[in-house]
Amino acid sequence: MPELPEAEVVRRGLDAVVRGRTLVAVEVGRDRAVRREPSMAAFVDALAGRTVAGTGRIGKFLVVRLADGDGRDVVVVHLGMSGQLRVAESAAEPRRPHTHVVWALDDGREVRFVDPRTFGQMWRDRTREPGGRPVTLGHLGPDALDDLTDASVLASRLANRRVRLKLRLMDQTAVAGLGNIYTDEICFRAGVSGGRPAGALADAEVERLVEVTRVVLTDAIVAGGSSLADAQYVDLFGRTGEYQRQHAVHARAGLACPVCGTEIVRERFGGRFGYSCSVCQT
DNA sequence: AAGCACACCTGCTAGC
DNA sequence: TGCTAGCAGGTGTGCT
Repeated sequence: MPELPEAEVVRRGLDAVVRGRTLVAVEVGRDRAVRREPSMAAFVDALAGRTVAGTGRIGKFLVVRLADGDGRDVVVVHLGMSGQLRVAESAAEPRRPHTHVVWALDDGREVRFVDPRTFGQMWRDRTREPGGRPVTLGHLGPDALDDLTDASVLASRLANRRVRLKLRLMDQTAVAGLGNIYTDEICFRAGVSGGRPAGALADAEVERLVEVTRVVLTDAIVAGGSSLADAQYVDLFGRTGEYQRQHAVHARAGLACPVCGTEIVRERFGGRFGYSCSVCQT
């Protein structure tokens, strides 16, 4: 489900719920939800009794930092396409279908990982230094919100690439956090076609991309993220996002471009569909 | 070695 | 009404 804005909205909610809390019990109902573990028992035993120091995010990955160790233990969570973290006020609250992992907290609440398509996953990890990046996330490029501090950061990720811009922006090793929705919106607002070779952009176009990336992601977070028609994405408390109301092109094939009125077109990029305005984007 | 296709899953919708 | 095909915010792998 989520791209960077949705992951960040979930992280903020999660932080408020788990920071300083102790995980009194951990339950795994479906092994596939927990990866990179010798056994589910190893995961459950390692987490039970641990206290949460705080949370972080790199791209679309959530990082739950554990206290009461050497400060380098974390749990990484990725929501995949359909994953949700949901708060239950007590263990008595009925579990939704596809609840795969439950963290019971010392205040009686539960954090539940719900994921119909099972592309989401979580695993224990380590950082090199306290507060650092988990070692399994070393392949990720700069975070699209926190690390694009200068146009040169993005320029170096695009330079000399022949792959199409939209696909390069969705490549998490190039820039971390952007997916199908936000690359559509960012390319539209930057006025560039996602079909152009990534390395063929002018300096001014890269600068515009960096600028609108900051604006789009920030606005989307403020709006609580994007919830599409199937309402797959909700926050910890079940609230849908509202940023889809501000989408200019994504999933709007056949409708009028909000700027020039031209019909928005849908085209295939690899295995998925992108949306754009052929007049506003060149 | 960069770029692409495909696999991994379940659920919903459009079309017949 | 019921069936099927196709599509859905993701990442990782393995082929060319």
